[in-house]
Amino acid sequence: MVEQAETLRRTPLSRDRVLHSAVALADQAGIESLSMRNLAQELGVVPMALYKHVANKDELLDGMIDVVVGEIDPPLAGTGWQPALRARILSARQVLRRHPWAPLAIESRNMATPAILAYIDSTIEILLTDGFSTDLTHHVMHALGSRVLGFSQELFDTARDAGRTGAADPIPPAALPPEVAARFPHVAAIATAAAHDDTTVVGAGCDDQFEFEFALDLLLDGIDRLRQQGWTST
Amino acid sequence: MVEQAETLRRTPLSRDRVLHSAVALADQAGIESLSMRNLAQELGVVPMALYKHVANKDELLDGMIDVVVGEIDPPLAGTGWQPALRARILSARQVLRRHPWAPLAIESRNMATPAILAYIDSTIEILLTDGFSTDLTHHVMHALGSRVLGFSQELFDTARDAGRTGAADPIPPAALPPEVAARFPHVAAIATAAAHDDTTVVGAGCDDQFEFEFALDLLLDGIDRLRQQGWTST
DNA sequence: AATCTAGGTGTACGGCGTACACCTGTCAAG
DNA sequence: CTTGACAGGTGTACGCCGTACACCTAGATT
Repeated sequence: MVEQAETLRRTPLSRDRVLHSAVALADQAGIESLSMRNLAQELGVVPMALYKHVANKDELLDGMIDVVVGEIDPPLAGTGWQPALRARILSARQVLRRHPWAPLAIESRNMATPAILAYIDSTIEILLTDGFSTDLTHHVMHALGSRVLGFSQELFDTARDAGRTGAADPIPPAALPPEVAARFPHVAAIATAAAHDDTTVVGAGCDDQFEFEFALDLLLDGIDRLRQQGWTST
Repeated sequence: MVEQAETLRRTPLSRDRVLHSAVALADQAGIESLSMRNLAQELGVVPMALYKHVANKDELLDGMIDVVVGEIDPPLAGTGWQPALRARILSARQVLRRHPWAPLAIESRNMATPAILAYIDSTIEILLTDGFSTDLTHHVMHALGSRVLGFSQELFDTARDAGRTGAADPIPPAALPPEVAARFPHVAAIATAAAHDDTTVVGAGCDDQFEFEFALDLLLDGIDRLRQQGWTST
């Protein structure tokens, strides 16, 4: 009976189970507490067991990224490039908001995983099939940069430390303390201007989603203008 | 004589020396080999000595970021907002190209250091003093995102692993291997189109600086258009 | 029945950040 | 001239990390 319990104590572990557990752990506890040891414990297994399914921690991270990128919706068909691209990027953004650790993980792994390449490939396809030149498409991809994956690195990123200590954190986004407001008057001007909107608390008065779409549309409009004037070379 | 050698063996260490040594080490050997132990060795000192000058490694990183941000040129005076902003951002970019580890470090430290706040403050000032509303300024800062600090996170970042193994690395940027070109035809189309420019080797045919300025100007032009049409609300 | 093998285990190593007790040279106050 | 405080460098030790490597074991294959 001990043998039975040991024998069928778990669905037997697999690369997929490892990857999804890792994603869940990073979502809940923050990426900085994702260690091979913690992950193994979560799975009721000894740390070295993981190495039968992923080569090492870097490959684990790559796998986690692929899981996340795989959650992004496929492109819309039958619309123009602009709605299709816009919808796709906003879908990517929604996905990444569920996995706040992902942007940093993606950026730090400095080469594209197959899933990211596939995502980029199908994104490029949106443009090419709507008549963009390869040159313009290339520049457009650079212009969008990481926004194409749903994130822009905000200098004040509130989402990054989601998870971690649980919801008990008593600190609201900390409407800048008076001494910094004094030293940096223009930052303060912007912050307080944003704060007296209708949003909940004083410090948080900045609608991330709105800002993201604002910047995205600014780019998309500029791109459309280039295209309509038959963009050629520099 | 041993005593003398020991007594004046080094300029006596200071927060500044620690910080600048750390930056130099990260520049040369890559951020991943910047450990308290390595840094101490570089300075001819025992690891714990560093803690008399920086509270811990996180604070060390913050200090390094401040060193880097401090290298960015101050804003141009007497020009319009657009040349001033453009020049500043390109200066920031130049600085960050000397310190390839910095973008990731900045992004991972999720809160602004005083130097970054000062930089942002004076950048906002450029816009406000040229008549931008606080609202538009706010959105503009979000639209620029990290580009305001001179970097956009490219999905294929070649600059990130500068330093590290020295210049002995025999691998050129690896003009995508045929099997990935087959699986991702649109990526391949873009890449090969870029490759037959006049640039050195086949794989590297993508001018980062041009792409950065292209995207930057796309944004700046869009912003200018908003401003000239007296941008009000959503 | 013998063997192979996929997959979980246990031990151990070197590196990391850093807490904490300690020493030592300098310099000001008595 | 002594004394004692203190700034700053030292040494040891702890707990965490990733992971190499040898081992075991249950089921499938021959």
